[in-house]
Amino acid sequence: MDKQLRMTHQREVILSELGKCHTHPTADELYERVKKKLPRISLATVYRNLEILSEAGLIRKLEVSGRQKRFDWDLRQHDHIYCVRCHRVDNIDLEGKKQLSLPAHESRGYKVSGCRIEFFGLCPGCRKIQQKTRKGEEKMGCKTCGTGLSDKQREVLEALAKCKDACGSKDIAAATSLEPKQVSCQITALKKKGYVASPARCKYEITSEGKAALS
Amino acid sequence: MDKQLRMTHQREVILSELGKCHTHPTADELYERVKKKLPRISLATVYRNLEILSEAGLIRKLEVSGRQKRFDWDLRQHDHIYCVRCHRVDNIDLEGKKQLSLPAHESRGYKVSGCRIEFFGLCPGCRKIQQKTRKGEEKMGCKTCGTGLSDKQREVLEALAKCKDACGSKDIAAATSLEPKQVSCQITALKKKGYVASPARCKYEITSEGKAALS
DNA sequence: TGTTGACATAATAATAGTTACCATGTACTT
DNA sequence: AAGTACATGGTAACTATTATTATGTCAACA
Ligand SMILES: [Mn+2]
Ligand SMILES: [Mn+2]
Ligand SMILES: [Zn+2]
Ligand SMILES: [Zn+2]
Repeated sequence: MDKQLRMTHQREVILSELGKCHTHPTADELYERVKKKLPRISLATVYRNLEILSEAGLIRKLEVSGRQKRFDWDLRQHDHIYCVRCHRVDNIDLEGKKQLSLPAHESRGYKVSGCRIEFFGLCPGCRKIQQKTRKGEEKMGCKTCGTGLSDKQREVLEALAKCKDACGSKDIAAATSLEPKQVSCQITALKKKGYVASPARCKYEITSEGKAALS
Repeated sequence: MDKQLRMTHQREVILSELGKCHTHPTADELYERVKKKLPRISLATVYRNLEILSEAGLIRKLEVSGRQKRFDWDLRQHDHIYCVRCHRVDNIDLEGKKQLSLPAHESRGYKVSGCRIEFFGLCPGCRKIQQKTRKGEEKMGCKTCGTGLSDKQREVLEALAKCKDACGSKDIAAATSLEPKQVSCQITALKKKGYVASPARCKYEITSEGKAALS
């Protein structure tokens, strides 16, 4: 009845790659690594087996901050620390001194089966970066949200690049065959991405990041 | 420079609904509530404003287990407990007695900005349910994964329903114009859903759940 | 020992949750 | 009042995950 696990080659490789990896990889980080050994493996196979292996107790599936689940080869009791900027996850060992247990009258009627402790902050790498660039705030490297340019955004940005001085949205509208409203809307988006600056009210110019984004 | 927040009607309603709600709703739970007051509001507006309001510090965005982000109107320091079965989230108050702080030599070079504590287990409601149905395990109510039937699954299940006794996949293959391999595959899926049982090796019959699923 | 079917896989479609885009609407500033 | 900043609704696109299914592999039994 207690079905035993069939140890396929794929499973062996997944396990061994996870074991080599001390970074709590996500499913697709692991997929990228496994693919080097087994180029024909499917992403679904990785997901399926991570699920099966964690249910079998050979690995642990972590619930950590961020959207993606992460996997841990280390089965010992330990906690984690999470970088809010690059989403890296490291181990933390509280040395048993804090085995938080919840007094029954505090548990709100729950049958408590465990407790998860997670510290968060900036990892060493991200601390350095943060010190250098005091302006980009925490937006930059984290997601695709900033980098791309839509067609309209590119059109407006190219028009701005051609201007010698800061200019108003009317000028851009004339140069691009877009409605002034549309231009205003695009400029707002471009400002958010840091590609456009406003040296004076209603005057805009392309930033060096903006020029870089065009090429 | 510190841009002030424009308090639109939509934002007021979102805030007040969140305030009335002590259940740490997800974005779309909140959307359903807000829609009763503002039927024309867009889901995107709810998401956008939850993000903005939490960045402004008027509400808190929670990182809890499960896929969805949740929102909390209570800004005081407190922790949470999570039901692994129905995903409900309740408040826990550790009364400051555990302000876990990480000794510097343990922080792995991180600049720690906080700590999140989350208990998990079964909420009172789910404890009762679990006691009654000792067989469905924890699979049942949680996601859509079990309920539906694909065309092929339905075809096989209907053929099984017509059989008086348990029968082999060959018989089904004959009755359905499907290849035996395909039948075997569908039966596996149907067994996983609990719609088919196997009284003897290589013999299958439809379960009462299976009959219910057909109608 | 050849069949059969349990279990796995690769490829891909489907889904859930969230975010991006943009035309249009509303409200500040001067 | 004009002109811009900010906000919204509708929808497309995206990311992470799960489901489906044809096909492959192998162990157990007839
Ligand atoms: Mn770990
Ligand atoms: Mn709370
Ligand atoms: Zn980092
Ligand atoms: Zn529950």
